[in-house]
Amino acid sequence: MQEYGEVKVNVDTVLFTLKDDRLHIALAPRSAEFKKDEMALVGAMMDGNRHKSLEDVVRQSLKDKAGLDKVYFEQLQTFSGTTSPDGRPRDIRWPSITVAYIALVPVEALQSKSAIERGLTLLPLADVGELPFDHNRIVSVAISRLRGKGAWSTLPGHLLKPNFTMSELNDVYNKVLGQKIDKANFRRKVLEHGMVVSVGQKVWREGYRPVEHFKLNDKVSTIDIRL
Amino acid sequence: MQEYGEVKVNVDTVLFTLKDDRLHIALAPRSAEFKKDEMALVGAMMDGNRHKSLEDVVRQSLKDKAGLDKVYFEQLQTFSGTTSPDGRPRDIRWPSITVAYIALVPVEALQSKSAIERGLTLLPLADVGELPFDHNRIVSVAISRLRGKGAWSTLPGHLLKPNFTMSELNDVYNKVLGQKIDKANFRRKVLEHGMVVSVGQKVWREGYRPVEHFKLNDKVSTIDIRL
DNA sequence: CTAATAGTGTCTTTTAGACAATATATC
DNA sequence: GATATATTGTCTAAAAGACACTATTAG
Repeated sequence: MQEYGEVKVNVDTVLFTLKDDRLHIALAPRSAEFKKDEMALVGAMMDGNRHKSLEDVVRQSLKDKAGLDKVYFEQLQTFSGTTSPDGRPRDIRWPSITVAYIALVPVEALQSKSAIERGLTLLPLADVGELPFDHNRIVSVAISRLRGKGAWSTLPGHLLKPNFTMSELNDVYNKVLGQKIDKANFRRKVLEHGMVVSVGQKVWREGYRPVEHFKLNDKVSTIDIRL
Repeated sequence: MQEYGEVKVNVDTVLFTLKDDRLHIALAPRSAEFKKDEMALVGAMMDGNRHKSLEDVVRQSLKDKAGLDKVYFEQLQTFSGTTSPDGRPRDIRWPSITVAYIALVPVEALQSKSAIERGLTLLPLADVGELPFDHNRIVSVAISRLRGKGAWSTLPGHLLKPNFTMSELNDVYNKVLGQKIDKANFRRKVLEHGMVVSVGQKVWREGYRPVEHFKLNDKVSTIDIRL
């Protein structure tokens, strides 16, 4: 049997949030020696001694680099090879693959003291410059997934805090998809398909008619309609 | 810095074909010492010395275990953890992750002498029994993907040899989805969305009207309609 | 009353799906 | 002509989308 060559397993998360009415992604300074302090996706190398699963790595790196605790995330895609399709080199140090994740949080979660102390930075999509390794490629795949319409998903809903109004949810979809969806049609479809459930309380605000509050129905992750 | 624990990278491919009007998957006897000769998904461990990318591993294992050469495949999902959601243990030897792929081939490709000599076996979905590791879980995710309707994909088309008639393509979709799609509507949608392109020749067969032949349009991988 | 947002009703247009009709070949 | 498959046409039902209308609060 020939000598077996180790392959390192990286885990990188594209952390999205909605701020000032625009999508942003969060970047953290690298902690490893190589390219230390360069701004990059939140990530870590998987360690067989410490991590039981890939999700463990995601949770740990979100905790360590962004001070986050209970975050919604899902697997995006796994990347490999020496160069990315966009021509950028991946990790030149050793053979490796990268399992990428998408995470979504309300912006408040990223404004904690711990997040700021760690140097976490929010950038509007348009302002994300050149990132190390194949991170630009990963970001672009993540954006496509987030905007992927074919089947709607509850994904954008995770950018809101748990209790939201229909208008707020509508707004998030408008921002993420970059197009206005009629409020009447939006409400009907979202309710018909059980994407959200009422939290059973009206809320009064200054000056206006009270609103019903909703939360995501975690039993439904995609609804088979298009916009 | 603590001791870093190596994580092995497996690559497994769910190899689909259509035989006797039913979907089958191909299993190969394991070549590694552990669980040697048990029937399992076509796969291999990624070796940093030999493989530049995950796709290299897929191609190499399809070649070595099924005698296949130019096969359509795409990434499915990456699995990790000590136990699968179905309760079955994953690899107990060492920390590992598995990057799973789906491949689709016309059945003729699997009836080569080399494939048979290597012990490659075709099983109808219903007859796939208990597989080693988390392979049953991987198979079930693969089937969901293949049947995933929301947006149509060209996926099932790869079960056919390059030049096919509209009826043959229609048939494959019927078999894969398990439901009859009206031939008139099928033809229209597939053509309107450019999923296939005419290969520009009519073909005569015994006794009947000649047929136009088509091939998949590799620029189109999903068309945004539902059935 | 007005202002402002919440929520409903209804019409139009598009698309899916069923199914009938016609076309082109062999025998 | 009969038979078999290929291809097109048309109608119906369902869904998407536009937009006007009503409702409920504060002031």
